[in-house]
Amino acid sequence: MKVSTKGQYALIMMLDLAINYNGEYITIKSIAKRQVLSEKYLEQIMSTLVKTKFVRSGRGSKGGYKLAKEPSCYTVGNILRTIEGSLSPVAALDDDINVQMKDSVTFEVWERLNDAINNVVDSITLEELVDKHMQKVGYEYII
Amino acid sequence: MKVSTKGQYALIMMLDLAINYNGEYITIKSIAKRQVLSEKYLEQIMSTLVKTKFVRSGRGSKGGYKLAKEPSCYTVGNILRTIEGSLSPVAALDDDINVQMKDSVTFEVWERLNDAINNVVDSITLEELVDKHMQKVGYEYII
DNA sequence: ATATATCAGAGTAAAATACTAGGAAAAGAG
DNA sequence: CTCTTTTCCTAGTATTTTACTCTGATATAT
Repeated sequence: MKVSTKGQYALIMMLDLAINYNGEYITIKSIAKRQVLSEKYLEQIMSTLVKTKFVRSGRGSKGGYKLAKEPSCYTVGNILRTIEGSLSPVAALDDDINVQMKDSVTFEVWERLNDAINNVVDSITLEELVDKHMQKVGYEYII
Repeated sequence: MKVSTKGQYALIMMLDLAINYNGEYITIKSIAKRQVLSEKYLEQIMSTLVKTKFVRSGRGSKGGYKLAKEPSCYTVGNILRTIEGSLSPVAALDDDINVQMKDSVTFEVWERLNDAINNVVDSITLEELVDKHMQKVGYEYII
């Protein structure tokens, strides 16, 4: 029942892009330094975020990444799913096979668990996280 | 975010023991046949269920397994945790290290997810699952 | 040109997952 | 007392996943 580091780092990077946005592209290097994470690994994760159009990239000097949309357009669920695939607790919930298994009593447990997970991750937006972060650190550094 | 087959099978076996209880011990062989699962693998999982006192075992002929307590005494959470360990979505929630990480904004996401997961699995008892099963199959076979 | 980035794909060590295999030990049945 | 049944215990193993690293090509502002 674990979210992989890939998923965790994807969320951290999306949040970093949102918080540190100033119109310009933000480099992997600066994100890796701020978050103390492997540059090359983040690069790899970011590349799938680019492919799924969650972020836009610019190459060369002055290049880097920025969010493709407003922070309010992303949920934690969106972000995790684009990196991790389905968040369902058992594979049987995803494929349409296992027809008879679907009315077993244990299957209902996994359905309820799935609903609870989705309910949480789909209800939290990146904007919400940015706001919470700002409340914690304060706005003093904005001038 | 997956529950392993070990966890899934543990729940299936506990439910099987509850549903097919008739005072006598129930063998792994019969459970494996009913559930169409590997005998040897189930045996391994059952052994940890014995060690954690969730089930009692008897050896030799007429041996097998039975629940140590009433079905109402077990929750899905109990069972999964005894097999899978912590169900928390990220390791950081378990260890007391990562003190500074604990007031990060993403950490709150994992806390909410953790609460949602625990809330579901701890609120479903084995008794409840047995009842639901009986409603599905009906009581006609009891004579 | 050159320094700075992303982009692309391969490689890899370690851990987890999902089993399988073999034999010892206990206990009831004949 | 022996045979069969069943748990108990430990080891092995193939596959997949995880968490990265490495190398080099390509694009772009200065």
